[in-house]
Amino acid sequence: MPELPEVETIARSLEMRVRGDLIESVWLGSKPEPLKSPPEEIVATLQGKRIAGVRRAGKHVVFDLQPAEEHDSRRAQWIVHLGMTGSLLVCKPEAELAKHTHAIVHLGSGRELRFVDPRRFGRLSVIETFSTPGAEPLDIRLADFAKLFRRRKTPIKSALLNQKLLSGVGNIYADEALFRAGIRPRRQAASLSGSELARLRLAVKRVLQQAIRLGGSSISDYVDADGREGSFQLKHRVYGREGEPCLVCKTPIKRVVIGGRSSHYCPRCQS
DNA sequence: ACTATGTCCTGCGAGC
DNA sequence: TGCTCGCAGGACATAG
Repeated sequence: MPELPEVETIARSLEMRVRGDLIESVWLGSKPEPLKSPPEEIVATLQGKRIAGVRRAGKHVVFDLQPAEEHDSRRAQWIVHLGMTGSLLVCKPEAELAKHTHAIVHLGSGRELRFVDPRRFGRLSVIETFSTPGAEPLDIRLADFAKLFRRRKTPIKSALLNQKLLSGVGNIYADEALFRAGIRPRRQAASLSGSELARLRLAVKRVLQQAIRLGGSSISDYVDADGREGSFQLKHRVYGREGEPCLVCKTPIKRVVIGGRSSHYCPRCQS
């Protein structure tokens, strides 16, 4: 479900709610798909640790863990990727257990942190120090941004979704950024001019920043860890608007499939 | 090394 | 009402 702005929103609300809390015990469900690290390793790494902080890296939620006692155990990170339908909820123990709950972290404060994911595309793992393969789209400089797409024959839409190039851009924000930059999603990445690359970088950055300010896009059922919905879906100019008039020129928005992902654009405004 | 395609899952709404 | 179909915010393995 979530792209960079949604993950940022979730990480911020988790930071507010569980930073400093102690992980007393961990329950993991029986489905193997959600676990990227061995279950024993996840349990052993989390149990007894204090949550020193929660932040976002690409589309991942990163929990910084520190030993609660000084002796033997080391710092570590708990990494949660939410896939398409994953969510992290902070709730009271008596709260009804949602279907497809795959992990429950029992906190020292008496509350629970639950990982729920119907489609099981999400992943839990533990690692010493996490890093994303791709660059952060909010920080990248123009020269580095341009370098990502050099000699790439793939459509620019697919390149934007490639997490090894940029970490965090997903299907909604790729379409929205390309519209705002006036670039067709099917254009070969390597064919973009210097000014198009500059426009695209700014469009990606601005659309992500605006979406973060609005708490992300709530389509169907997305909510943050406090159960709040985002409102950026009201600002979508092309995503999910197939056949509706372009907000700039009234031309009907087109939907095509690129790299197996539905892609929305205005045939008049995007060249 | 890069690129296109299929696959992993469940749930929802549209159309009949 | 109930069925089938297509589609969904992601990422990986695989084959060329």
